[in-house]
Amino acid sequence: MLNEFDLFKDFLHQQNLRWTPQRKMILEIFLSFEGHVDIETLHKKIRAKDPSLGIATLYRTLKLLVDCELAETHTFQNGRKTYERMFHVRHHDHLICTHCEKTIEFEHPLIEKYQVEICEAHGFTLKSHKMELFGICNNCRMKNNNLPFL
Amino acid sequence: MLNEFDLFKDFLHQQNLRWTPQRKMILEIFLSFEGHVDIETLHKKIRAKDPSLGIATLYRTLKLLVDCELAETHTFQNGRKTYERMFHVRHHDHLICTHCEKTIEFEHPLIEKYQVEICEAHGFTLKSHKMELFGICNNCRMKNNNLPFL
DNA sequence: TCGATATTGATAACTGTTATCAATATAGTG
DNA sequence: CACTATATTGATAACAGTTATCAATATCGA
Repeated sequence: MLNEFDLFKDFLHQQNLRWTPQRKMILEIFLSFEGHVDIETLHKKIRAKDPSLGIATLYRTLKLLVDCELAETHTFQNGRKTYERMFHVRHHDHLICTHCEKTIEFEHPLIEKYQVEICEAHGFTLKSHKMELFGICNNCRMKNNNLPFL
Repeated sequence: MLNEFDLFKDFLHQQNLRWTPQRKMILEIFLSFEGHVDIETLHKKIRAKDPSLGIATLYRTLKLLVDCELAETHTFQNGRKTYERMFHVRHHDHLICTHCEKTIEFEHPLIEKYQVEICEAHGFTLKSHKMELFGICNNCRMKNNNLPFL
């Protein structure tokens, strides 16, 4: 059964790149997060384990993880880049509370179907998509039901 | 009939801010673009008219236009920020060719309906959304029908 | 006209990311 | 196992886009 480490090793080998302790560690820590992680969070956790690992190596390795499709980047509304685990994980979209930044993942088969139809109608071949719904979650609405902007 | 200039003037007045020739000019040039503009493009066109207008003023004014909801920012996949006219313009989503970056705007009422349903199911109040479909357009597929990555 | 204060342009500072480079590690070969 | 070509590393400089600072100036209500 192929796992992320084997896949990454194979990818590196194919590209004539090398399997290093730094790359192993970054992949380990990346996988230890369930949903999305930003670089700062990753860097903190990595420094706790090995303070000598340079930030440049982190950026370089994340780019490799995206190249081999173990990870995917998202740029959220606030402009911060996050990385999301992509192997053995179904595609999903995001429901984001703009107040507390709580994020819920969902998927909707009919929406996906219409997306394909729209692409066909415009002569596009659909490769991927990103859908983000922005709103206010239950919790924030309860706590702040008197605030004018909610 | 309310127009963008009146709306911006009112907004400034409300906030105890001032209506200046620079702000007027930036709004004019911003409105002269149909779809999305990035700051660099705006800055070029502005410099052609008035080379003395500083880049900081452009950033500051764009932020004001977003505040008063005349404009909206999008961060596309490449990370560049663009601004889109939002007043008297219907909401729409984007179909983007990842090869030539050609962008088509569309809307789909059923998708919008399902988005609302998804939010309700999760206890969210939907405020806005962003959907981007990435693919290869007809033109690029024709021109490059032998390229492996298309 | 006057004056409080918002605005401006120039530029320094800042943030997130990438390029550079010399020292080092990897992995295939003999 | 040793050797060697070359990929990788960490430190840091460089970079791009954006924001803060500040003294000079413009706005606008009184």
